[in-house]
Amino acid sequence: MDNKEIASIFNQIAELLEIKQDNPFKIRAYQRAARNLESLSVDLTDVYRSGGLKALQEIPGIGHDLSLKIEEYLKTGKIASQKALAREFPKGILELINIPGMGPKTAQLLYKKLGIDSLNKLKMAAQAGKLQHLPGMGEKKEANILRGIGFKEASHGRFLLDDATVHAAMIVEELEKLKEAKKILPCGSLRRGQETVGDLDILVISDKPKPIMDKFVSLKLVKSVLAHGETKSAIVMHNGMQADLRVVPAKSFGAAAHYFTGSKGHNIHIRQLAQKKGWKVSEYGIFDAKGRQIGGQTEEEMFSKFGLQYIPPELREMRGEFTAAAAGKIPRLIELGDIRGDLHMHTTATDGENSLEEMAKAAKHLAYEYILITDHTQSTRVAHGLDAGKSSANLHKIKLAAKNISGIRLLAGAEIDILPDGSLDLPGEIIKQLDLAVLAVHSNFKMPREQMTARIIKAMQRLPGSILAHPTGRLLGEREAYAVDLNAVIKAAAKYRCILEVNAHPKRLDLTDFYCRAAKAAGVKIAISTDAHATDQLGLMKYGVITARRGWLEKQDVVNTWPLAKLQRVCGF
DNA sequence: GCCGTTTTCGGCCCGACTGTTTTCAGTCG
Repeated sequence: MDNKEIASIFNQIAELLEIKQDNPFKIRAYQRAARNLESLSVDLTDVYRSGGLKALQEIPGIGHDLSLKIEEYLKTGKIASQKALAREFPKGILELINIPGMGPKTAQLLYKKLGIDSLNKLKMAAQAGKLQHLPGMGEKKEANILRGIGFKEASHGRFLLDDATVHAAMIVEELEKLKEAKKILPCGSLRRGQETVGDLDILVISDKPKPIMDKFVSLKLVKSVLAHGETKSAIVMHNGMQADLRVVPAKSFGAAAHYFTGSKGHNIHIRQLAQKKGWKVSEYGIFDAKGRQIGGQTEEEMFSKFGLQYIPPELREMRGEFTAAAAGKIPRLIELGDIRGDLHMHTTATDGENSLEEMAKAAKHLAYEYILITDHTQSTRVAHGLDAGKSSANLHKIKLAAKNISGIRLLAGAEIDILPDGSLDLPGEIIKQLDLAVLAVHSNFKMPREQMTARIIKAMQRLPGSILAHPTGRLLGEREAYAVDLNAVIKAAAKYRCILEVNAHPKRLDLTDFYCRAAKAAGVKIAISTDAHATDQLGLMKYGVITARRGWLEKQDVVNTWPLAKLQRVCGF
C-alpha cells in the first residue's frame, strides 16, 4: 500500500524543512498531510484512479501542491523535491533529530559547529565533552543527549497491545494505593486500541499531584526518570517502554482524558473547532473568550459542546469520525459482551496445550454459547497437523464430546491449510462432516502477490461459506504480511459468502482495522477469533474486539455475536 | 503548504518540563 510510503516521504520532507528552519507552518502542513495519509481508510491508488487530482484534494490536508506530489509518486515511485531536499544535507542528519531530546535546532547547531552528521560522530563528540561548550548547551544537555542515544539503541520501538495493557495495569495498581488518586485512566494509543503501542499515557485525577508524581517516578518498574514535574512526569521502564503521567483536577477530567487519548490529528481538529467559535480547548477544559470554563468535566462534553455525537476512542483517528458525528452517524460499536462464541481454537489433538474438554470448560466460564474446534491439517507439520484419517477420528471425538458436555455447544471444525495451488488440505468427504471450516495459509509465504491472491480466492471458491483465518499471515514484530491483494480477497469473500477473520492474538490482529471497514462496506461478515492454543488464550478476545471497533464494526457485522441458530442458518450447518 | 457560512490573504492547537538563562528557547506530546 502506497499510503504509508507517501506519508513517510512527507514526514521526511517535514524533518528536512525543520533542519533548514523553513516556514514552520509549511512544516506542519507536511506533518498534517502525513498523519492524515497514515490513517486514511482508503487506498490512495484507488482515490487517484477514481477521481484524479481533484479526488486527492478532498483528503484533509492535501491541497494543490501535495496532490501533485502524490500523483508524481504514484506514477514514478518517487518525489523529486524530496530527493533534492535530501541532497542538501548529509544522510545521517535525519537520524540525529530522531534522538529523544534532540531536535532540528540542536542538530543544525552541531552540524554547523562541529560537522556532526551521524549518530556515531555525535556519540564520540558527546563522550569527549565537546558539546557542552557550544552556545545554549551545557553539561546536562550533553549528558541528556548521551542518554537519548542510549535510549534509542535500547528502545524496542513499539510494543504489542497486550504487553502495553499489562504494564499499564501494573502502574494503575500501584497508583490506586494512593488516597490522593481519585481516578486513574490509561489513555493514548492503548486506549484507542492501536495494534502496537509506543508509550503509555496515564491520566490521574487529583487535587494533590505531588505524592502521585513522587510515587510514579519511584516505582519498582522504573529504570530511569526522563522528567519529574509538578503535574507531568515521564519514566522509562525496564522493558524499554516509556510511560507518561499527567495529573489534573476533577473539573478537567473530560478535557484531559480527551487530550491524552488523542490521536494528535483528532485533538488538533477539536481545538480548531473551538477556535472558530472563539473558544479555546486545552487539557484543562473548554474555555470561552473570557477564559471561563464552559465544558470539559466529562469527555462527552468535549463533543456535545460542538454539536457532535460522542466519538469512542477507537474512532479518534481522523478517518471521518467528525463528519459521522456531526451527522449522528457514529456506529454503535461491537462490545466484548456481545461475543457469544469463539470460532478458532486448537486442542492437544494438534498443537494446543489443553484438551477438548478443558477448552470447553474454559469457554463456558466466559458464558459462551458455542465454540468451534479447529485443529490443523496434515500440511502444517510443525503443528502436528492431522491427516485425513486422524482428522476424521478427531471430528467423531468432538461430536461425541458435544453430546456429553452441557451448557455449551461444541462445533466440529478444522483449520484447513490452503495449499500453494489453492487446493485444500483435506478430502471433500471429510470437509462435508465439518460444521464450519476455517481456511488458512501456513506455507510458501514468499509467493508473488498475484499468485497468493489467486491461491486464496481459489480456496474460498472451493468452499463457500467458510472462514478465512488471519488473512495476511503477519506476526507483528516478527514476520511481514505476505503479499496479497486484500481488496480482491474482500471482493471474492462477498461473492462466495466467506467470512473474514479478525485474529485476536496480539501478534496478529489481522484483518486489520483498515480492512475491517473495507470488508463491512463490501457486505462481508467478520469472525473475531482467538486462535487459542491454551485455555487462558481464550481471554485474548478483547484485543480482537478492539480491532473490530477500530474498523467501525457493529454487533451485526460479526458472526460470533449471533445466536447459534442464526449462525447455523446463515452458514448452513 | 493548507484553508475559508466572517477571509482567496493571513491566519495556522495548546501547554508542560528542562536547561541555560535571568525571561526564554528547544523539545515533547
